[in-house]
Parts: sequence; structure tokens; C-alpha cells
Amino acid sequence: MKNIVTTIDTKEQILNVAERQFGEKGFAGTTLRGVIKEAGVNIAAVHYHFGSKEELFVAVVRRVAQQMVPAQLKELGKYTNQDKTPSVENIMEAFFAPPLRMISQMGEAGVIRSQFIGRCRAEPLPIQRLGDREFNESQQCFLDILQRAFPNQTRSELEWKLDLVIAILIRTLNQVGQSGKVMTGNSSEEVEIAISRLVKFVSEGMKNFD
Amino acid sequence: MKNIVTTIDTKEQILNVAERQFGEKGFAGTTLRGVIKEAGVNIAAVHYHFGSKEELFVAVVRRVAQQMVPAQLKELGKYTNQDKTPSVENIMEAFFAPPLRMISQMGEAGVIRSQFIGRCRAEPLPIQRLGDREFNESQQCFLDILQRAFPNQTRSELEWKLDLVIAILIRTLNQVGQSGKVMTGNSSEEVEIAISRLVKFVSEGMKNFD
DNA sequence: GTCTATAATTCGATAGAC
DNA sequence: GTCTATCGAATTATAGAC
Repeated sequence: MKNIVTTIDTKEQILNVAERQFGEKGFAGTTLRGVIKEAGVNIAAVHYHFGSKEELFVAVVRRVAQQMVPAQLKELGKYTNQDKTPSVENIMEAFFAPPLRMISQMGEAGVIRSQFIGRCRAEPLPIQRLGDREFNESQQCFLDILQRAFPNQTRSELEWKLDLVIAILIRTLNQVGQSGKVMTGNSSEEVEIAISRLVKFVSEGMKNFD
Repeated sequence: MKNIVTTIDTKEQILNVAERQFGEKGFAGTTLRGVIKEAGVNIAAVHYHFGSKEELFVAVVRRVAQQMVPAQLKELGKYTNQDKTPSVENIMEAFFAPPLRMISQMGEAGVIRSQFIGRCRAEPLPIQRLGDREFNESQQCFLDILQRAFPNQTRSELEWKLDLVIAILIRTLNQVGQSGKVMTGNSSEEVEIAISRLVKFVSEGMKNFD
């Protein structure tokens, strides 16, 4: 029988530090040597566990997406599984709330996560796609339900609007990553206020159509 | 008397290529050797004319800001110099229109410029500040006039809203940098349509207040 | 102003002992 | 799985001839 209580294993330790440094300095600005120094592990360990710098980045992205995307889809599922089409306010709340609540509950790790998620969309193209592949799984679902809510709008119209809503979420996450606050603070009440502000900010704009 | 007709001088050639490569690959992902290779100049020329990689980046930012910021302030000046406070639609158009019109008129160079401006806000922190210093000169002016238009809203409320509007502009510029199109195309009619869509998308959200 | 040559680091990745 | 040692390549920056 192996040890039950053990120190944080090397692999997870590397992932934690890599998430912070990729988020702070970007992919190109991060060096494996900087990661292993802060993680207190050997340089060869990163190649043993992940293979390369790029595969380490993908591993970090996967770990984040596997927590965030299901939470968004579950929240959205509340509305897709009934006949009545949800209001745009419902849809927007299902979009903003899961990542912001998750991050505020994570404390300091949530600040790091915010910065990493924001950085993913800011990466130059070959790297950015590595993140998009994992995160944009929910995007199609939101587009579908938006189409039901707004049958008068074309698909391409809803696409550029959702794209701007994503930009707003990413910017909000970036601010969390830099200030540690969701607008005014990090308590659950303040996070809920921020969510409702964001929903109000974008909902009217979603309703317009050409 | 010197030559009137001459080849593009080294300094400007470096700036042009650097703007493209910084925009495409970011600061950390761009190498001086890559720039001088594409520019067809010698590696020593960069240090002779600019001093260092970071100072070259600042020089590119300055050249961009010196064209964009005055255009925004001039457009905004139409409304600040009269007693009647402008509508939020007027203010938002003064914010979106100058950069988008400028870029669409620049053709291929405008696509490169879009990508660079978008990349500036995406840079990790020490580099990002180099850009903010030059671009955010107009931000305070927009905040002031928004405060006149919305005396019921607090300063901090207007600040996070303007921050999100900036994120929307940056995202739109990023899309131009990747697709070459302002939403649907690059003709002046299509650009004007895109501007009015963006204005309509954000204006209602600006009017809300707690 | 422009060039060659090179200094001085630093990078990702690997080989091989344990 | 973890370590040391190191390879080969690439980086910014500079020195000095022209």
C-alpha cells in the first residue's frame, strides 16, 4: 500500500506554477527554467511528465477547461431542458456567473486562474488556438439558445455579439487577475452584484437587430 | 541639396516591420533578428536608431498613438465645446469611429495596425504599461464627458463601463487584424454600419445605473 | 550610418547514471 | 521518477573597422 498522505506530487506542482507564470508572462515570456525554479523541481521532470513546453501549456488549459466548461453547460441546461425559451437575461447570467463564482470561491488560486484564462485569448495565434479548442465547446450551445431567444436575428449577427460578450467576460477576468477584485471586491455578495451589472450592461444590446 | 526621391529610410523600414511582428507575435515572441531579416537591414541598425528592443517597441507605440489619440480627441471636441451635453450615442460614436475609420482607410497597413493595437493591451504587465501611457491620454476626457452626460452615475461606475467599451473596441480591432474585415467588410459603407452597430450595442448598457 | 564579428547569456531538450 | 551534465541553437547587445 502506497503512502496516502504525501507531499504535492511533482506533476501537479508544475501545473500550478506553470498556470501562474503563463498567466503573468504569456507563453513566449515564460521559460521552463523559471517554472521549475519556482516549483522546486528538476528541469528534466517537466519533459518527463509533459514532453515539451507546448504540451505543458495544453495540460494547463485542459485542467482549467475541464472545470469551467461543464459548469457553464450545467447552468445553461436549466433553460435548454424546458419548452419555454429563456430570457436574454437568463442566458447572459448563465454565461457570466459560472466562471466568476468559481473564481471568487477559489481565493488566491482564482486570481491566478483569472489571469491565465484572460491570457489565453491574448496569446499569438498558434498558441491561442490551443486554448480555443478547449474553451469554445460551450460557445456553440450559447449561440443555439440565443438563436431560439432571438429568431429575428441572423446567425452572424448573434455571433459577433456573443464574441463581444466573451471579450467583456475576458476583460473582467483580467481585471480580477490584476487587482484580485471582481469590480469592487471578492465577497460572494459583491460577485453577485458584479454579475447582475454585467448582465444588465449587455442584455439591451443583445436585443437590437438590423 | 539632398535627394528628394529616396528609398524608404532604414528607421522607418524597421518601424514598419516591427509593428507587424510585434502585432503578430507579441513582444516576447518577436526577435530583433526576425525584424531585421524581414526589413533587410543590419542588426546593428536597430540599436543605433532605437537603443534596445524595448525602446523600439515604445517607438512603434508612439507612432501609432500620435495618429490615433488626436483623431479621437478632435471628434470628441465637437461636443465638449458647446453647452449642450451630448447624447451617449454621440460619445460612443466619437470613441469607436476614429480608430475604425482610420484603419479602414489604411488598407493593408490598417490591418497590421489593428493587430498591433489589440496586442498592446494583451501584453504582460511591464510591456502593457508602455502602451497604456500613450493610448490612455484620451480616456480621462471620455470619462469627463460621460460624467456630464450621466450625473446620476458614480465615477467608478463609469470607469468600469468605459473599460468594457475599450475591451469591445480592442476586440473589434483584433478581429480586423485576423480577418482583414470590420465585421462584414472593409468598404467605407460597411465600416459605418459596423460603427453604428457597436454604438447601439453599448449605448443602452451605459444608461443603466445602480 | 552601416557593416562584420563576437561577446555573454539563455533557451528547450536530451543522454545517461542512479 | 529524479538527478547532473551538457548539447546545439538562439537571443540581445556591443566593439570596432570602414
